[in-house]
Amino acid sequence: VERPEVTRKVTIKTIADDLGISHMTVSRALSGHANVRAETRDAVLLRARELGYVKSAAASAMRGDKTSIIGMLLPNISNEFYARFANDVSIRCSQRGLSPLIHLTNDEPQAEADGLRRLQELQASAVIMVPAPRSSDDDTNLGDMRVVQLIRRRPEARPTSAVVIDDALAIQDAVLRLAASGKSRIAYVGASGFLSSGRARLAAFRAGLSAAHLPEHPDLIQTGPASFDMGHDAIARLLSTEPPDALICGGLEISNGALVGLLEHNLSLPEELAFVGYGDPSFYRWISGGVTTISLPVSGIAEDAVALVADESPTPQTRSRAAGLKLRSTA
Amino acid sequence: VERPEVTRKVTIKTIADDLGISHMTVSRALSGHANVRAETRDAVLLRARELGYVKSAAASAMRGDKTSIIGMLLPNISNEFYARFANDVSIRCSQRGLSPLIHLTNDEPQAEADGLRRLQELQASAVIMVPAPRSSDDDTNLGDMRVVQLIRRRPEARPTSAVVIDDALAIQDAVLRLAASGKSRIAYVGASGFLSSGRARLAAFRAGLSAAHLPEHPDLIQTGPASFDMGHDAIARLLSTEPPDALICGGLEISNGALVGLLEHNLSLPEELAFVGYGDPSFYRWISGGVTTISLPVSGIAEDAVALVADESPTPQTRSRAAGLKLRSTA
DNA sequence: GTGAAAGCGCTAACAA
DNA sequence: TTGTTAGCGCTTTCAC
Repeated sequence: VERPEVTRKVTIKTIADDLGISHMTVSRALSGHANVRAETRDAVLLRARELGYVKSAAASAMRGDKTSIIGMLLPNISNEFYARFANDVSIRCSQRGLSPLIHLTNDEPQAEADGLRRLQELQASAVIMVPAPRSSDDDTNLGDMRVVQLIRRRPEARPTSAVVIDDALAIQDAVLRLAASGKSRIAYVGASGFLSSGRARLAAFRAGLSAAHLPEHPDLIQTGPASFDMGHDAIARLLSTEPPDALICGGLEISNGALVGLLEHNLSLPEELAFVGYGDPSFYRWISGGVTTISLPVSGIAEDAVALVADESPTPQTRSRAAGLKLRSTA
Repeated sequence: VERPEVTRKVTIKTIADDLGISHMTVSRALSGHANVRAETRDAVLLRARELGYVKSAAASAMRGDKTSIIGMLLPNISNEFYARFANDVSIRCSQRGLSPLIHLTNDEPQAEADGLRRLQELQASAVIMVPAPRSSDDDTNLGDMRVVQLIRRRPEARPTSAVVIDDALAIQDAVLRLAASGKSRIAYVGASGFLSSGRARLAAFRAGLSAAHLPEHPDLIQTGPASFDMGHDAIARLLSTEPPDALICGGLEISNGALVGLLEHNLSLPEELAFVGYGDPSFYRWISGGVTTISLPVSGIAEDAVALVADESPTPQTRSRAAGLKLRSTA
């Protein structure tokens, strides 16, 4: 196999000229069209390989073909949940010949709008996105991109596909188990009602309380921004007065923050306080003998997201994946 | 602001026709060219915004302009080190108007080759890659993509830029500190010599031993694949005979595996065994009162990588970032 | 079975 | 200041 030197870019014309035929024949040969003499086709294929021909995606895109680009708009990928999601999506995209483009939003509407715009410039064929809490006023023109919303949903002009996590049952289950084991002062630390997902989780917690015939202690319910610090600080607040005997978290970062706060206070789990985290980063298995948590079906969510992205049907679909209560030793 | 209905794609011609001018004038106006009457320019800009015009990256690419696409070829992004790296790179790319495209290789040459090929199709302007251990025979044609190799380097036909981690000093430092605190049976668990990075770390460990005037115990040096399981199993092997009094890890996943193995054996760190991990995932801070570890300058590496990618100079450069010994309580 | 022409969206180069 | 032409790489359509 020869190697062209600092040559110009190899196109079908290069090959055509090289072989003394029309570039059209080369095109047909390369795209496996029927009407090409086997002999010609083989010569083309061979020469293409020799010259290191690579088809130009730009040219295809300009002709109107869908690109292989799939946008992934996520708040971040340092959080293990999103990292694993992006990891899974990437693998599945590769298998389907799709190319995932990452754009981090940090949950900011402006960053989201920027990302969407860039994806349109690149003619991305679809975007998988966790919608930022509040959209910029002028809801971005999505062009003809297929959209799959993740986790949260935004009421949209045009309906889009979505993959949501159904964690209500798992949360209620957690409350009921805690209650069954004799806990009566069950606290909740989660995201504020600002996010739809935050509202839903709190509602599930309350439903669990009521199903367990437990009274609601307003001071045991802490909500705020979905951040590590919020969870961390909430612990201090919770422990400053009459402390709870159990705690359920309703947010990824919040859960980490709360857990660390508890560790810092040297509380022994579950003796002094039963703990149920949210999300299942790998280290939960190794901390405090294993942290009981509401585990999210990352892989299934990624599977659904990519399936919806690759789906050809024009009608938006919604898929739901159930979270589970992963029992370990802290509750 | 009006909103076009199910209209055709908006191009400069759409705007031109709409305004009764030439599409060339529109082009000039939109790209801020000088020779346009202010009045005309404003009209164009306004109409473009109204119609939701988005410039076609495909058309630009076809004209030979560099695309905004930057490839990121990484083994995975579920490992926190790579996840944080990808996170940082993404942010920095956004700031510079670049679009990072992810392709996971799982350290497999074939996956790497596939990724590179796809990036060429898309005319990516550059690629940041952790080279897979062994290249496929036909070293892939990189076209005119700028290449930045990460962590590992592969001897290449054409030299490329690179960002490497200099962890030798940190590793030697770890050995010396351990020795100074009275440890004499210091074990090492790391990647096999298959990877250049593996070889370098082991060499650094040995250099440390020799600098500390400590003999080398071959049975205390465990090398193998850079996996969680390897680290985990190495612990079992190490503890089965005369155990070490200290352990230094030489790999991200290996370190996690070893740490978990130690935890499972209920060894109290550092009393029964001093532990120095490799890499600094967030939970190291919270496990066993804080895990002493060789911390990698993720953010700096990302900074360098993006700087090299955006660098216009034609001569490849190598940047080195020093790892540090993060002292916490396990050593 | 093969080729010539046209056009996707854009801009450099030239013309007016 | 504005317009016309041509061409980037590819495939569809229509000729041969």
